[in-house]
Amino acid sequence: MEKIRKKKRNTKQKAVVYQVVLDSHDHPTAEKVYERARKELPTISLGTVYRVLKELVSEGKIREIVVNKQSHFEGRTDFHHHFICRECGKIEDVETPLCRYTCKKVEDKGYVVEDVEYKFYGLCSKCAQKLGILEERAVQV
Amino acid sequence: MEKIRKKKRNTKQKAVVYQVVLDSHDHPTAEKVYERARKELPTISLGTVYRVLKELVSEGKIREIVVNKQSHFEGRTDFHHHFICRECGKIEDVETPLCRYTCKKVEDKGYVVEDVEYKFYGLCSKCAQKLGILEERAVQV
DNA sequence: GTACCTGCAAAAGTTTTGCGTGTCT
DNA sequence: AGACACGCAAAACTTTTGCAGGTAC
Repeated sequence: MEKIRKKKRNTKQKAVVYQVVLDSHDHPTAEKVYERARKELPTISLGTVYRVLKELVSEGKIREIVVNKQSHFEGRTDFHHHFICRECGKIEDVETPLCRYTCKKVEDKGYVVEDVEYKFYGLCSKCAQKLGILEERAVQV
Repeated sequence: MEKIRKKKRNTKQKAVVYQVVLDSHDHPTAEKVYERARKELPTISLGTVYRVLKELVSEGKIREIVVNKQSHFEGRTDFHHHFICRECGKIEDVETPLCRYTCKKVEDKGYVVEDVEYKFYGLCSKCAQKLGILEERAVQV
């Protein structure tokens, strides 16, 4: 009783959305992808962008990151994590070791770990500097 | 120019919501907290539950975990992480080492790390067992 | 030709908010 | 008394979905 695999079609919409995500290095939301895709294909609809993004994610061609309950997308699919700046909202890639030790500890409980997601929150270097200056000023005043 | 700190009041609603979260060990959603709170205080509204939960989180008295773009709440506020079962949806606490090495690597980039969030996705022990059995059957048939 | 995909618009689901009233201090 | 909080309902926002027409293969 295997599920029948539907034959996927190649459409302009899919190609454009995929290319937009690959070309974007700022982890755009669906809305942002939509804006950018429209420059290439002005008739594309937001609904289609959502459908294509979901399809690309499930095919493993792109990755989804959820920040503030909103989906963001990226073309990188290798193992890495994210830092989110609480000041400017920017999402930046973070390279970390695989942390096998941590996963082991989880698996020792009988869990099957299929995916791991690390998120670091705080201030990016630019905002840290900016706020550092503000704090100094505040102290002086 | 310091912001005026509003004096917080003690109301029945706040006490009940807080107690519900403290007594719950299954990471309830706002809706679930609402259901449970109503048993104690039938006139409480969902809006108030949302407002109180947000306040408790910002006071650091409870913690918020976002899973599937939906907020869940817990009374534990010490350092720990979460495992989410893709099969039954259960959220379980996970004790992990502080992973200072990983944070250090992030801070080396000039970032100020204020909070860290690890999420592990996969199958809890119960579901892993259940699905293991199913797979065996499938193979036999 | 047919199955799949798209655009459009409506619906769904969670969370927030404005407003008038109630209540803590 | 006065500031703050509550209940109610509407609004806000992101994401999903149903449908009729269009398109890839």
